[in-house]
Amino acid sequence: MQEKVPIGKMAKLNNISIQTLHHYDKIGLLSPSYIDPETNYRFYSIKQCACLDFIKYLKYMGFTLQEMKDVFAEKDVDSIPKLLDEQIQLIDQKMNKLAQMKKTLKVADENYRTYMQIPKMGVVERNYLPKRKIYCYDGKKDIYDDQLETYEYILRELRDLALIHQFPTSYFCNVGSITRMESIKQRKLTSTEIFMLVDADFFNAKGIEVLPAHEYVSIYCDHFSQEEEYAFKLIDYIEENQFEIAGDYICEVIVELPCWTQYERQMIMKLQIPVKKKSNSA
Amino acid sequence: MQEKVPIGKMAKLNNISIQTLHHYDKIGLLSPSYIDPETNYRFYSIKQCACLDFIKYLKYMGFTLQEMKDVFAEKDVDSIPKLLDEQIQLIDQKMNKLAQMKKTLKVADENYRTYMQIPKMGVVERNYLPKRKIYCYDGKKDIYDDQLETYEYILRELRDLALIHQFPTSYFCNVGSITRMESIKQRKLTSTEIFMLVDADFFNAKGIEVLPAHEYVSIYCDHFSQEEEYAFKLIDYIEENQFEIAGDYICEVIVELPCWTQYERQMIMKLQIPVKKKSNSA
DNA sequence: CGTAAACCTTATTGTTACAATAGGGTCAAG
DNA sequence: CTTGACCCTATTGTAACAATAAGGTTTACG
Repeated sequence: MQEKVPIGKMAKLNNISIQTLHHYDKIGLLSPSYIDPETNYRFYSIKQCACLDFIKYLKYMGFTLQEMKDVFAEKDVDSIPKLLDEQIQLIDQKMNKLAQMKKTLKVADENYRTYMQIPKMGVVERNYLPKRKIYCYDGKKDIYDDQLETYEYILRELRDLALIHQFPTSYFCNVGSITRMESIKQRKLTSTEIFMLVDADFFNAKGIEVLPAHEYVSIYCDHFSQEEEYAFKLIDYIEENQFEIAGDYICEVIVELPCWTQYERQMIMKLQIPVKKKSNSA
Repeated sequence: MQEKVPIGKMAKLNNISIQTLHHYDKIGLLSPSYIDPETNYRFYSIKQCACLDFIKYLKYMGFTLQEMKDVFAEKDVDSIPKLLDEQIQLIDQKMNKLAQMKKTLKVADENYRTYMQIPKMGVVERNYLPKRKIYCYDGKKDIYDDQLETYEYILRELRDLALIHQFPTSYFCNVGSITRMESIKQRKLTSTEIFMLVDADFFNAKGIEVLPAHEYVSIYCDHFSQEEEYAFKLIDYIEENQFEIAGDYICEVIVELPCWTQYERQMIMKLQIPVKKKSNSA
């Protein structure tokens, strides 16, 4: 039952480290009540436990040491509820951010699973796809012109827009390009438009377009250089099987693979064309 | 449409700062594809946007730059789902922590409101108090012996126990001491026991005690030095009004005021004694 | 009384992901 | 040829300590 508690005991009593006490002393948050002038040994008063309790309490509520110093300096009890409110709001913000992060992680996880289950590349399939919503952006330049460069620039513009509109980051992976029906019917891969897939419940009048539920023929492709070849495979399939192109050609990025620094963007794309049975062949 | 993108343009294209690109270069996360050997000017390839996208994506999911470097170094796509899972767990932990913080803040806010509404000090009141649960700890030394010192030491022991049992931090403020009925009936304030109020739904067999719902006389007190005087006021009141002490005397800390560094613990206490009408006076 | 263990001191470095300087060289347009 | 826009490197600062290094002090024990 000492009056003067040396730093080690004080640390143990309060379940903190000696460094922490040193630190608090250095920044002037809590200094020992007595310092031996010869040895510079720090001695605390047992009453200072109350202060440490308060510091720990504030710390637990997420206040910084500097904010505590300010509180200590003000000595104004009435300013406290405002601080508490601000802190609660700050925490809410952080929680929202974490929730978004988690959502993004889950989407990434799903994407990975999708990637693992992707069927063979270059094999034509037929399937029914549900209604999807996209946010379209017209970059005014044909992304199939330059080798990738135009695409990169336009993609950047799309993402800038998405940032401005505060789309969730998880959308950023689900992009694609559209080649309008007129063009693809002439076996021409030309497109100035790229898009970002958005949730079905996502509302934003400008630029939002709907890809209706429909019967599609599709093919998976894992490199830009193959897109044209595979797209023609689709068209061949359509013609050989008495189908007819019923809408715009979509090149949807299913998974974007981690890019290993040096190399260019690598992704798995699902090329798709909505089809219907040829009306005059019936 | 340049092939070699200088750092300023690269920064603008990707909505990041030049410093960030400098930093990524320095730590070896992403280096420009070309550096002018004479001027040391950095030039990026437009393809490196893909890498920046990936970095931003990982960053948004809460990975550190070092972790990204590791991912880049491994080039192992299969290690990714594990990383994602770990990250999700990490985020869950953070969210739990934040939720606890928020709860603590709300309790603090309530405490402050309580403080603002506390009636006059030193005035005896009668009220009915509902059932409460407490976690009791016997420090084996009378906290009324030394001036505050014993209390501080025992309080520290109680909090250590609470830490071990992982009580929510918000409990740490709601403490108090008990003087058993036999003692208070002889007008003696002696107590070796202090407690922590816990939620009604809090279960933990050891040390948990119940303060039953009862009629109480109570008085508010804002300094240790007044406790005895006020406690005697309560007893006087009981005797003058034909009441009888019906249980243990409780000194409950209602609000612990922020402690301004130098001074000792300051708190508002509610002294309370359960009472009943004197049976032989009926 | 000597010594070793336990305790204390100050000072430095490291952590994260950059921002903000300072001080100086380079480039493009007029 | 100059001016403004751009680029470079290097240092410092941020938050809250942890981990060390190098050294002095105290205490317990034989």
